[in-house]
Amino acid sequence: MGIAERKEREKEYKRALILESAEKVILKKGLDHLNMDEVAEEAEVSKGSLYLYFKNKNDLVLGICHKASSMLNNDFARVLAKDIPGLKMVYELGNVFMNFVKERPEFFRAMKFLDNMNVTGEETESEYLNMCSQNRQEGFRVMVRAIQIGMQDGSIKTEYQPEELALLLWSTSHGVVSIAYMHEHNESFNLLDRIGISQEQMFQSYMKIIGNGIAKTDD
Amino acid sequence: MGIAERKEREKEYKRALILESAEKVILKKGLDHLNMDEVAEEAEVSKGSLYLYFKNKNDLVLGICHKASSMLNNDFARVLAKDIPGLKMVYELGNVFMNFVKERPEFFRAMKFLDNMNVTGEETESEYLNMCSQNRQEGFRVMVRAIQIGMQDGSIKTEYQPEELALLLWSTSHGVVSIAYMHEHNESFNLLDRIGISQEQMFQSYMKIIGNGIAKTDD
DNA sequence: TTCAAAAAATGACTTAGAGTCAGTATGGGA
DNA sequence: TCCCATACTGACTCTAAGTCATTTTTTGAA
Repeated sequence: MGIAERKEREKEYKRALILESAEKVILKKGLDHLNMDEVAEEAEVSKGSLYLYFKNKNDLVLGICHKASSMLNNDFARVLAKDIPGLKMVYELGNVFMNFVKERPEFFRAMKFLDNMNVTGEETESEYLNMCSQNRQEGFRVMVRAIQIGMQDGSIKTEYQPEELALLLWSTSHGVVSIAYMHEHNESFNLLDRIGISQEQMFQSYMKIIGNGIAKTDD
Repeated sequence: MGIAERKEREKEYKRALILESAEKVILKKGLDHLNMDEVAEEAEVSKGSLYLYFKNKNDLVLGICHKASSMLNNDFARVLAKDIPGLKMVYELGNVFMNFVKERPEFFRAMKFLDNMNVTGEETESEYLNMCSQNRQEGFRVMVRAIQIGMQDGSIKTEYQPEELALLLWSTSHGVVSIAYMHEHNESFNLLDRIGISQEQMFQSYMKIIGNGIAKTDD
């Protein structure tokens, strides 16, 4: 009785198709101008059908956010698989994050959407919301893992808890790449230009200061 | 011929009144559920009138954002006026920022609105947008100033450019307080709970690591 | 005080876009 | 071939932003 499974597969396939269409619309018009009618048209599907596959627009965007965080996590995983010192891994994770923001700004934006939405009290219930949280969790664990590796191989100080340190790197790097994103995509943000520091310089100094803060010094 | 000036004053007064009404609605319903009809009702003014004082809803929210950043800048200025070492000022600026987010979350949210909006290419033209940028700039200058003071009084390392350091503190602290905000106001964000680190602990470690990074060591 | 022109204010209307649902089409099983 | 369940449709409703022809108020000159 493979029918139920086939149906299930087809449903997943169509969901993916709709997500791809949404992606196209987003890349064409930007997340802010995403609208369901256009997604329906792009996916060659009726508007009503969208709502068979996604609870609402939020849910659809969370679908994109999930894709985005999965991509980022993939990149992260690749760093973790390398045979390099933990400290080096931390650097590379930072680079990967920064590149992600530069190469796939609309996906980063979708991830920010997750951060900004769902202020306590809304009806939540979204499959994708959980998957997104899951992915965030997973990305964070990678950071923790890299730090643990660094502590074991002696490249990172052991005076902090790995989770504590990971949390700081996580949150501060978020801040830094957000600024970089704004610098590129928000006309009204011109701080970097005014003080004459480039995005790259900013990121370099960040990495350097982080390095100073967490690297084990030979004593 | 004081009529023009009187009109101008009245106009400003009414604008302020509308902003206060918007504020009330926001505090009652949250920024996401702000709507123009309700603001009009609260301000005892017709909907059409709102658009005589604000170009559009965005502009109104930017008005709130401007108020928010002005309040924050005020708090900042008070720190700068103290007779304490620059390093201490930097700490206190951090505390002030964190408190602001905790005490006035909806205002912080309005400030984030500025960060997230206006992705390049929109019709910009808003008085308030410029004023908000201005305020951001000003807040940043306070940070630079505190660092310069610290460099002069010997409490902060002189190996970085003040602007460079200010930029890092600015961006990383943004990241950290954003996480704190999410922890409080975004149900789907449960990272802190999972790893068992409180907002306060996170902020303490952040301050500590910053301190280690920038404090001048007696050598 | 009167009145016409200018300025300010109004709220019914238009528009955009999310979300719904009664009705239609399709495909599997008897 | 027919029936039922499931998938799909698009015209419709609803909400909220934004507009504008009309009305009200204010101003200043006669």
